[in-house]
Amino acid sequence: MFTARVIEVLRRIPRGKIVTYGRVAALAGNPCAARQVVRVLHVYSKKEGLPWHRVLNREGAVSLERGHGYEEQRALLEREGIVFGVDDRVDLENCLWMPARSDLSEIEAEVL
DNA sequence: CTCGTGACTCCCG
DNA sequence: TCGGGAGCCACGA
Repeated sequence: MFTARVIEVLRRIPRGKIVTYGRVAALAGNPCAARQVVRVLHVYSKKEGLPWHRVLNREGAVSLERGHGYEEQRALLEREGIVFGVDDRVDLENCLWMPARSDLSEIEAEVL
């Protein structure tokens, strides 16, 4: 199940690192299901205690609107040491999480 | 089976 | 460079 894989991927994002919606989707098996990731966050982030704040858009910026979660997400990330530039974006080169092969197999094992 | 739903992305003017 | 429009898609109702 795609959703289960997404959850497993999110669970493994380490502190101080972030991933993009599209990346999570790809890791979960479907590169074109970025929007599904959003749904998963809506439905399971709270219930499963997922690190929802570590998911940013392709630009490396927070997608939530100001006054609707933006401040909270940004604060949570900064608390983990992630730095936002003057353009309100993070440096993907340094912050993007690159899962190891072992992480991927763990996910597979978890979902089976 | 069809339809609505997005914290997305890509593409084009 | 920016904004709008059109894909894209799993999942629940």
